[in-house]
Amino acid sequence: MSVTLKDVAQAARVSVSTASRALTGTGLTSERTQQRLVRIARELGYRPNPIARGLKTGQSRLVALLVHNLTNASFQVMAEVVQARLKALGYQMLLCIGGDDPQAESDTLTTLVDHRIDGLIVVPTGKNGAQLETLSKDVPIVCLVRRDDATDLETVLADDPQGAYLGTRHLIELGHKRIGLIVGRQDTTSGRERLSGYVRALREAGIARDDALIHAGHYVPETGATCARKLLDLPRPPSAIFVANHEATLGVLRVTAERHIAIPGDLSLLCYEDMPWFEWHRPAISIVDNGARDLANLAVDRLLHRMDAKGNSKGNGSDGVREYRVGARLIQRDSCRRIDATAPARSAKSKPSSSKSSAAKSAKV
Amino acid sequence: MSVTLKDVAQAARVSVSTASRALTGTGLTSERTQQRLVRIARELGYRPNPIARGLKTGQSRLVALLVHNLTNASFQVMAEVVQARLKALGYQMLLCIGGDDPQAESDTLTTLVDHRIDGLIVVPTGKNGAQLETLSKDVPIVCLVRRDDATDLETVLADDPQGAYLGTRHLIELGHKRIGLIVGRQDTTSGRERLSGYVRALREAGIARDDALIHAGHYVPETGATCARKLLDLPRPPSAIFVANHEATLGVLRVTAERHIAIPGDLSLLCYEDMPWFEWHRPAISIVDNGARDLANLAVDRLLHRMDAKGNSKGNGSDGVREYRVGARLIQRDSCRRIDATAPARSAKSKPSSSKSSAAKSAKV
DNA sequence: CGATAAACTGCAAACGATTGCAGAAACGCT
DNA sequence: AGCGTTTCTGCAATCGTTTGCAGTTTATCG
Repeated sequence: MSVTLKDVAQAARVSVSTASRALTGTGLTSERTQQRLVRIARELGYRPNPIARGLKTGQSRLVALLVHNLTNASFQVMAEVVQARLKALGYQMLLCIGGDDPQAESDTLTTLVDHRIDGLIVVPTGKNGAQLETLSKDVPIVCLVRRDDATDLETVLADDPQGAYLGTRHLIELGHKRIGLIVGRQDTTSGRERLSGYVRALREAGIARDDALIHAGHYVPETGATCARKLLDLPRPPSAIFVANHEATLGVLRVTAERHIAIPGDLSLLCYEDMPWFEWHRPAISIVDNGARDLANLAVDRLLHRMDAKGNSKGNGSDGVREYRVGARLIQRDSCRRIDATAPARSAKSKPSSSKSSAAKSAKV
Repeated sequence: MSVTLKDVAQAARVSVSTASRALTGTGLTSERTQQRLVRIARELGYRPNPIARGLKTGQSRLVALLVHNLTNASFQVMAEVVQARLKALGYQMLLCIGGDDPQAESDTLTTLVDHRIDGLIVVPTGKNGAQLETLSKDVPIVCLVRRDDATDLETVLADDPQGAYLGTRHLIELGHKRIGLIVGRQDTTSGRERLSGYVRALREAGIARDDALIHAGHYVPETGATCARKLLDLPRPPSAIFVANHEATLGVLRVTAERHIAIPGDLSLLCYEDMPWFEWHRPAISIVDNGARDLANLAVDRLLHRMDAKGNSKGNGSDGVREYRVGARLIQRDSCRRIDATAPARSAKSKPSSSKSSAAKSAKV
């Protein structure tokens, strides 16, 4: 069907081995034959068969990315980044969607190693630690966004404590004292970490923590709506809400719209993680950017490093670092306003600077 | 490293060939040995090596999906659908992102066939017709969402003329006479088709076409904003806008928010294609659903059909149909209101029924 | 019980590359 | 010219499967 190495060799009147060596550049050929073969190969339109090569070398030029879904904006940009980076290096990306389901994750993992992937970037569910640990003996693995506590795998994480801290502090600096928090479930690392950042900012500012202002729940719009209602129904409702759980933002916005609560006039709103439409929304929504792009890039860097190390069989490529944290940053848009420390003003509108603050990156832990 | 067929055969004291036949179920083994081998294979944790198998059989159990990006909500759901369907059949999905760039598309296509993919679903840029045509001799291909006019490839399309017609008619039925249209560039099929649907609905209702109400542009928010401004600045602005270009919706919403134009009070708004947040937006945005899910499913059906036909070498699997159209449907939410035929009322609010209308599916052309 | 057909099984050759080893050619040197 | 190096080249094995062919067992029947 297609041109094989044999064809090239025949056309050049050399043996397949010579052809192979000339084309892969495994230096043991004379300059002349080398060039001649390259030319002939091009003329014939020879393309090496990765499958055959893979059988012999045990590599596939395939790298897998396993995420939970594609509706999450962060995963989208990660997928795009990973794909672009890998492609430039001649790898193909196998994108798998696990739906945050341990069973699906486990199944996918086995098929992936069956296919002899050369590397894996995974957002772990956290329930297949043992399996991941085993696989990591065969193929380089980097965890992304979530840590699987049952493993020692190298992990690239967002700096959630810092992000939440940054966001909360921002609101405090704007004069807010009662800041509602809608956060992820407390049995997830990110949920806990974001809460801790919030708490720290409060503490530093000498503001007492009020548990009535803190609500945790799943990463879905419904949660946002429910929590927002609870917060707004409080005898002393918050002057700002920090939605540290980005799918929940939708729910919050709906409730504020229903109740005709003006943002940022009546309520300041700050969200975690960006969505493409946030900056088009009126008011444009200020966010804490978790740095999805940076996360993906770093994960790829680390994976390549490990793959490289494996190829040269110099250790497992671990540089002794288990965990990388990618700094979050605040992007101020128009949904938070400065409030008067004394009276709950209603008309003044803050003049937002939409400058993007600089990124603090990759602090090792 | 891992358990091979040889290991299994040895453990069972049979030859590799017998083992192979027993495990692949190529019937020529006795019931007894068959079961024995299956058992032993399981005990040993044998997993066939798809690479080795692929080398021999020329198949890879890999199916590629090539889309433009992942920020487009339709592509997201398509990717998810395709992945889910394929996985259930034991295929892995190779997701490629071409960015609507002909060069990238071309490169990707060659690497994909290098990898001996078993099938391909592609949203073509339209510039690599010849290449696609050639490839289709080797691997089953189905085009999705866009048609590449330089080819004869089987194509699964949204029924854009019908969708636009449906949407426009809906607005007309609500009493609108001046309906603004923001549509895609007229050098794309979808752009043209949507315009034609709009025009037809107008014609049927006996409403004269007014070109001042029709604006075309790229699929980006900026376009939406610019066009919306032009429409609203008209001496006799429209009472409804149909945004037949879903990224543009963001821009339109921004402009209406800036100008404090109430939806649907002052202006009815209808969009093409869904976004996850549309139903959470206040007002929830009515849409014409292009049926991304159905499109993806149908594309997979057709691809499988062709792959199957190829496997059994009964023709190319073409059923004589070149083009499939997946019906669009209207999803009414809260962004369109009935207006009084006589006066441009301002306070009355329509009582929206959020019932989802039934789907009209898959009309052959 | 023996012949014949049917049902299994094993040998060995693929698939398309890579690679260790040994033989051949080219080169420099005395 | 002869010898030792060095540089190229080719043979053949290998990766883990599948599969045509031939050989072997088992079953069936007269």
